[in-house]
Formats: sequence, structure tokens, C-alpha cells
Amino acid sequence: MKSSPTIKDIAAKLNLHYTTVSRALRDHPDVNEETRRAVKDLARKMNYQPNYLARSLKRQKSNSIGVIVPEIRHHFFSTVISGIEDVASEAGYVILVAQSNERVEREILSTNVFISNHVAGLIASISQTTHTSAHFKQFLDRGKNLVFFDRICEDLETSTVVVDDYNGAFMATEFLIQKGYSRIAHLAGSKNLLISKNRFQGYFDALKKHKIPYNPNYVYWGGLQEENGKQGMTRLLKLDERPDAIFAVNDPVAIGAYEVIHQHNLKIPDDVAVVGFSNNPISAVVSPPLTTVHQPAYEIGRKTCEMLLRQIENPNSANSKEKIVLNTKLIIRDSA
Amino acid sequence: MKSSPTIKDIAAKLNLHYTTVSRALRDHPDVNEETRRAVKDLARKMNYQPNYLARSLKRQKSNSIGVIVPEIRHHFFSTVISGIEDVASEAGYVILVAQSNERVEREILSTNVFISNHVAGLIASISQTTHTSAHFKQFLDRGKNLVFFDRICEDLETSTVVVDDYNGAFMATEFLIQKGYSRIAHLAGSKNLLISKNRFQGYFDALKKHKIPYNPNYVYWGGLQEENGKQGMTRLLKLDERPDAIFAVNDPVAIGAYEVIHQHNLKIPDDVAVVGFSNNPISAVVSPPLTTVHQPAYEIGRKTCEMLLRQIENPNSANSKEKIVLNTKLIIRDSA
DNA sequence: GATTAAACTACACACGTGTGCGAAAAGGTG
DNA sequence: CACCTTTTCGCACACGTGTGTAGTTTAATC
Repeated sequence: MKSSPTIKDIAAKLNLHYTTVSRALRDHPDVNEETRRAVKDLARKMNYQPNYLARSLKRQKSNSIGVIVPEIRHHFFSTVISGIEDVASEAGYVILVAQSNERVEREILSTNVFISNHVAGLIASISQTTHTSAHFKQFLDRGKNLVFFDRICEDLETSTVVVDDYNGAFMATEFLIQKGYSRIAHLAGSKNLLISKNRFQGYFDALKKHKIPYNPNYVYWGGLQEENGKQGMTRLLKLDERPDAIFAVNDPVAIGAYEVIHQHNLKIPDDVAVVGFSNNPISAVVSPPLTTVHQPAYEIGRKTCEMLLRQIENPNSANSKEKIVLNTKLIIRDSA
Repeated sequence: MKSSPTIKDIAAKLNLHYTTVSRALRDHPDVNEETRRAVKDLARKMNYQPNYLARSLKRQKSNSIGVIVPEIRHHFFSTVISGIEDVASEAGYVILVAQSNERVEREILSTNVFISNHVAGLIASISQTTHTSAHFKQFLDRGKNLVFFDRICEDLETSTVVVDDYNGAFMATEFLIQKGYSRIAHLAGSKNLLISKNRFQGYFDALKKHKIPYNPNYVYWGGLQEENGKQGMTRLLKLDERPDAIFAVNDPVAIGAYEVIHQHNLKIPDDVAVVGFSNNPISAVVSPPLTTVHQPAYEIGRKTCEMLLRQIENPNSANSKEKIVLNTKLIIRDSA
């Protein structure tokens, strides 16, 4: 089993001490121009690649960033990761990716593994079952940087990147009102996520502004998956006074509602109008195309990573927590 | 800036040598039962987390796996990554994820960065522009394990996990033939990817088997994106004898074809039938729902990672290259 | 040609963990 | 009580890289 050449191998071949090689590679002025070139040439010839494990250990600073999301395969999260990766790799960092699968235990485990791997910083979006923040606190206590995006942790004072969920939900609901719908229901997410609460609040305030009485029966707190949309919609259709419009907490839930609506042989938007949230690519091709609130996922990823890198490179500003709020946009299609 | 406690910190508090602490934590029999317990208790109290950088350096074996895909945000790849992550994390490994964005240069860069980070193994699916394999060869030359999935590198003898592209394409084409279509066109991928060649061959052989003359004008070699589907379809519709069915190399390309077909006010499947490949979630909700060949993406991820881990843990079998071929399945919907 | 500065190289130690070996302490045997 | 075994722990060195500092050589100056 051959392994990677080290600076010692280079030094041996040139009859130099390995520290000289180290300095030559790093362009230290104490090393002769000629020696330097010889070292670099040989390094190239031998395909020398510095050992970042050793370097990070010595420098007490690694080139890796941890990323924890609920589920990698979800379009929103994979797009965010894509944005993170583009920024990170450009800056010479590498990303460690883990998914919680919506379970705190795995979130905790991954956080600890990332601590052990001495990541320079952590980017996270919490799971639906995250009721404790001890693991994130431990990470912060080690003096490391942490940035939350989308699903942020309310218990901790950290930097965050989110979209204006409240406004997005407000716009969506107001749009339905202006279209003449009045029995507007809301398929909400899980109650312990701030995004769910904010979107509900936007919905609630839009009704209030337009003097539409709030009907608690029209709000179903479920989750963020398609399945939850189905369950919620089934419930709503059993009501005596059936809603004539649905604002779903996100697109998968809206799609779930679509299926149930179609099963009941009802027409969208004639019988029931639907508005989603996220602008998942699926929303553009379902029939009818779904009116939804666009969330700039790739941009969220980029901004989050840029923010984290900024904090890593300026450790002094460690206690200055940044908050970025990106704009949402209502994408009007045919479902309302 | 507080940092993480080390075994030396624990040793100091207990008036022990740090090597004793090291052994105690690893349940070495040379350490007294009582001492061992004291060390472990204190370690827990101090939130001690071993430094994997140092451990990997010493053990000459890391706990990380590199993953390089063309684009993270694509459903197929993010689902594969999801499978990889589930298996890796269960085995105590961490994954480093990079995307090439279909450019070799970034693939090369990431490979080298992963070498520097001393990943225990590498999982890759090559870009459409990958014309050299030198970077992968360098990785192998260092005695490390490499497994390709889906888009494999033909130049190198490595382990691979793929689906039976040939059969999938054959089934899809034969299905169209049995449905009575005879002017069957193929929107092919890029010529330097084996998957494209295999899918073309399946298409070609199905025609041959059923004695349908092969018409080169009916094959458009483009790429794997929606855009390529649009371009190809536009070309095909300009032909004097327009095809009555399309077999697309993958779903995005099929969706691109959909758009052009609709723009020309043609009906699917009455005027033109379409069959895709991948079973992207979008394919189920477009209208009409797309008949496509299912590719078990999550399973591919799991199998690939399991194979890599097997090779990492049994270094002796380093030269035994495994090949796994997973089955595809024709999903019949309404587009043909 | 002696003196001093400049140019270059090498030693020692460090980062956190791990291991072979030897030393010290404890226990057991005749 | 001397001798030997066993238990328990510490020392030295290693992994690959980096840095402060001391040492050596070369060049420059008078």
C-alpha cells in the first residue's frame, strides 16, 4: 500500500532538512531562491499534496465546515447545500454534510462528530423534533462559529439567514383574499419551528387586516411533508363549511392537498384554490401549476456560507451576531 | 476563545500521565478499573471529544469519505448522497461533499483537496466534461479506495455501482414499439458518458430486434439538461417525417421535450409519445404523467457506500474490484 | 584579512493522540 | 524475607506540518 509523499520524502531526495522544505513550499524568505525552486519542482513531480490533517492540527484551524440539514434529498436543502459548496470551495474550504432525518438524536450525534473533526464552523437547519439546544451550545462554548438558516434555533443568540416568512405568508393570504376567497384555511407546519409560526402569523394578520374572522377550525397543524398535507386536507374537507382556499406552509404539503382534492373530484381553483410556499420545481409542472411563494434557496446557501466564513476569518467579531433576511416573491400561476 | 479539552487537560486534573488517560478512554487492560472510571467520568463532565484530526494523523486512517457529484441540487444526486450519508454515519464516517458543476477542473481540484484531507475513500460520478482520469489515477496510486456510481470512468479499473442502463433503455423502447409506435426518436446524452452510450445501445438494439430500421436523423446527441431536451425536440419537429415517439435519455430532457411539444400545440401521447429515464418526482406530476424508467437512487447511494466501506475495512482485497448492477423498472404512466 | 551583516539551514519543540517498552509498585510463592 | 510475577503507570518516540531560534556559511565592507 503506497501512501502520499511528505515533506520528509522531498527533503531526503534533496539532502535537505524537512523544515527547509516546509519553508520553501510556503515561500519563506529565509530559503534560497534556487533551493525553493528545486523543492517546488520535485514536489510537483512527486505529486506532493500537503496533509491538511497535520496542518490543521498544528495551526489549530481547519479548512472544513459542517453542514447539518433535516434531509439532503429535499430540493430546498440540496439547493442550499449547493450554494454553500460553491462558496466554500472557492474559499478553499471543504464541507462535511450530515442529515438529521428530522431526529434530534442524529443532529446531536453529527454535531459531536463535527466537533471531533474540528470543523472551523457549522451551518445548520434544525429538525422538527429539536427541542433542546444543548448540543449547539456546546459547539458555541468551544469558541466556534455557528450560523442557522431557514429553520433557526430560537434558544440561542447566533447569526441567522432566513427569508421573510411572515411577509411571504401575508402576501400569499392577501392574494387569496383579493381574489375573492373568504373561507381561507391554513395547512400549517409543526408548532416548534419558527418558520411555521411566522407563516401562520402572516396568514393570521392578513385575515385580520381584511376583517375576515379567524376560524381555528381552518388551521391544521401537521408537519412539512406531503403526508401531512393529505391528512390536513382530508380533515378540512370534512368540515360543514368547507374552505374555498388553502394556504399551505410549503409546496410538498400543497401537493398533498392537491391529491386529496383531486380524489374528491373537486377542481382547483374553481372549488378550492391552493397557494404553496417554496417554489419547488414540482410546483411549476403540477396541474394546475401551483401559485407559490418563491424562496431563494441557492442564495440562502451562498449568503449563509459567506457569513460563516466572514466570522471565521474575523474571530474578534465573534460576538457580533448577524441576521440576514432575504425577500420572498409571490409566483402567480393557475391554482388560485 | 475557549477551545476543546484534551486528554492532557484530563490528565492534569487527575495527576496522571496523559498516555494513561488515552489508554483509560480506550479501555486498555493495563489501566486500573478505578482509574479508568475516574477518567471517563471526568471526560464526560468536561465534554471531552477526541480530536479526530490528531487521531487520524496517528492512526494513518481517517474517518471521512469524499463524495464528488456533478450537481448536488439535482434530485438524483442528492438522493444518492442521502443514501451515502445514512450508511456512512451509521459506520462512524463523515462525508465530504463537492460538486463539479460539470467541469473537470473542479473535479480535479476537489479530488486533490480530498487527498490533502486524507479521506479514507472516494465516491464519484464524473462530469460531462471529464476527458482525463489522471486525477482519479493519482488517488488510486496512493493506495486509496475509489468507487464510481452511475457515471463511471471507463479508463480505470475500479469498483462501480450502476443500473442496467442498457436494459432500461431496451425496455422503454420496446414498450413504445409494442404500443404501435414506429418512428421512435432518441434524445441522447453526451457521447463521452457511458450511461448515454448504453442507453443509446439499448434503444438501438430494441429497434433492431423488432426490425425497425434505424434512422440516424432520429437521434440527437445533446446533454442531460432540460435545455438539451428543448433543443433536440425542436430539431426533431423540423424533420419531414416527424417522429411519433421519443425516448429521452433522462427525465429533465423529457420535460424539455414536453415544453416544445406543447408549444407546437401537439398532444402527448396522441401526436407524440414520450418516455423518460430516472423517475424524477417531477415525472409523476407533469401532465400527462411521464412514463419513465425507475432508477433506485437512494439504493445506489447505500450500495456504493457499503461497497466502499467494505474495501476500506479489508485493505487486502484492494485489487478485487466489485461491480454492482441494480435493476431498473419501467414505470408506465400516460405519456405513451 | 578581520569584522559584521546577510543569507541560508537545522535543531528543538509544538499540535493531540497512540504504542512499545521499561520501571515501579503491588501481590504471591517458597 | 528474598525472589518472581502481575498490575499499573510513565517515558520516549511517532504521525506530518509549522515556527522560534541558534548555528553555519557566504558575501560585503572597511
